[in-house]
Amino acid sequence: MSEVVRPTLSDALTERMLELIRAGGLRPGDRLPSTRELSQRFAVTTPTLREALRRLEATGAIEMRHGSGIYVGADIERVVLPNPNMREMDGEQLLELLGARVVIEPPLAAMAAQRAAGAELAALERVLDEAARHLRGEDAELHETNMTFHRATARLAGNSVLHEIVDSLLTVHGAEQRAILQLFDDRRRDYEEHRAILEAIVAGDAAAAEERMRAHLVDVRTVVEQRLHNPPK
Amino acid sequence: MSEVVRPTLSDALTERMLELIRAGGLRPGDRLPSTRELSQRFAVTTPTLREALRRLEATGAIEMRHGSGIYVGADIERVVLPNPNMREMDGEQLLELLGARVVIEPPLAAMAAQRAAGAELAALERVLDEAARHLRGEDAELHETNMTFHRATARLAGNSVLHEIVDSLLTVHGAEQRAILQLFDDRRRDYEEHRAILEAIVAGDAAAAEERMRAHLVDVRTVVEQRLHNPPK
DNA sequence: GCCCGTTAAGTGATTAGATCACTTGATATG
DNA sequence: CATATCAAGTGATCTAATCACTTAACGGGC
Repeated sequence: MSEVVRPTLSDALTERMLELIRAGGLRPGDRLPSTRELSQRFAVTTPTLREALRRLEATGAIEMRHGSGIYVGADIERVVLPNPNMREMDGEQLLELLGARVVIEPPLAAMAAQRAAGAELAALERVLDEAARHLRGEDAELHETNMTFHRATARLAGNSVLHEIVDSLLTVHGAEQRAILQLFDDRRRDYEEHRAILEAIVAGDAAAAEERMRAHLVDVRTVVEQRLHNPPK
Repeated sequence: MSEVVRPTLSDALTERMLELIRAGGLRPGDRLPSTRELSQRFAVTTPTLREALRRLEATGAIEMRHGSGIYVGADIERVVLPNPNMREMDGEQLLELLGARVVIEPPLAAMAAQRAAGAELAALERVLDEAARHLRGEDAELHETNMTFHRATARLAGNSVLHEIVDSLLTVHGAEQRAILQLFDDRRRDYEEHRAILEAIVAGDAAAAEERMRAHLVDVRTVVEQRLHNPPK
């Protein structure tokens, strides 16, 4: 299964160029040699070189300007090349992800309770009604609706940056979603805890909303942790 | 100055393909048509198509396996294509970003205080010593060192997901960094507040660390907000 | 003297078809 | 039944030329 992918020519090229930029002490904004010169220096043809350049461009390492030149990107220091042999998310990472949510989401629930208005609250209620209908349905659908509740709550907090962060945390790989489903499928409790959070938000009780969201996520995390160490048959 | 870069053919291709993958309901792991077929369908030649594919690969949207095929990446949903014409961050966004940091970083300071060990604390001290040397030096260097302090603190919290989030929040485009510098250049206060936070972390006082980090970030945010509404001449 | 259109050199973008290298599943072999 | 072989399909690379854009120098016109 976990075959090691052999690095291709342009793979190596990408790494070599990134290394040379850094080792060469080039600063953001500096101009690189032309494509013709680079392809000669690295002894590859233009298309191959350009594939490597496109990767560096996509990761923010460089910027290619038609007719002008190739320039070192602003955040060259932080560029990380995607590794094709990246392992799937393991249990430890899953716990860290849930730990991150424990930190971030409770304050958002509090903020939502403070500023949520009528129409927005109604939308949140609809999400839970939808979840109620799925209580005896498909696992996948229920899980999706549950995630929607967390997304919607984060949005109500009114900070788009935080909303995007939560959104990305909830958008996990399909395999991990299934892992969560298998590890934590206590549908009724999940639903009821969401209800309790919503009630606090509707009541405008920021402290209660925060605490209930925290308790809820800690619950989830605890169950996942237990199942990981003592997996069901 | 802010010229609009005309989208190139492969630029448009990259977006079109990403759109088609998503609109087509393709899931992670699904296989895409071959390069030959794709180049015909989009009426471009192989090298051009491959440049677009390499960008999608570098952003994690797809995975290319030699001899096998092209597959939809695990986090296709999260993929964001770098936009060369990205508009500069405006004041409102800057405040939201600082607001997000107010929520996330204080708990991390508390976590750092609870689990930080000797060597890690020494490294954090060195960062502040470095900052002290820059107190009368270049603005840019001081700012960079200050950001390093926040990064390092986030790392000490021991949750890699949260660390990455803070890291990305601090990695703002050069233009915005300058904006912050101009809006908030009270070097001494910044430094002293960092010192106070570090002391709490070293003492293992989680509550104090959290509260000082929060006060510090609220300070920064308040100053930025005031300058935005009442800019210095 | 200064402004602005023109121009030419340099650079990235794209084209075309052929060939090489690798994976995978079917087939044959023991 | 397991293993080895093979062929079809696919990505990777090569080749060399042309097109499109940017930039800065140049020169005429005011």
